[in-house]
Amino acid sequence: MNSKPGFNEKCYQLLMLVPAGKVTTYSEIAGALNTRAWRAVGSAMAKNKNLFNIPCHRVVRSDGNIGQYALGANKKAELLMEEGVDVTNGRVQDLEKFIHRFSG
DNA sequence: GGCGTGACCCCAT
DNA sequence: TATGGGGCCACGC
Repeated sequence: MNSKPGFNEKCYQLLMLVPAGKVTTYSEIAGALNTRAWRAVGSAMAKNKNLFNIPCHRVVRSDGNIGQYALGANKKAELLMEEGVDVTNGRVQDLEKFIHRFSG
């Protein structure tokens, strides 16, 4: 059964732990995995085939920028606003207020 | 086995 | 505040 839990799979699992109305950062996911591969995290999302099973649109950058999205950053901002996150000009205003941490 | 790429992050100017 | 440059990890060919 579940063969080889790859690095990307772990990212998906953590991402599914993020509730609606909240967002997380690539660094947070990598940090939760005890690694510095935020690069690989982004790559995993880009290759993610569970787009309908995983809310990859809830992942934003540490700078507050929403970053990229399979359907386009614009669509990502729309979804985030639908979730209740304050997004303006494609950027999260109160990131610390909507950020979600896996530790704690 | 090794190389290049990427939905990035941090620092200095 | 904005811009430029360097560095990091995992995956695919």
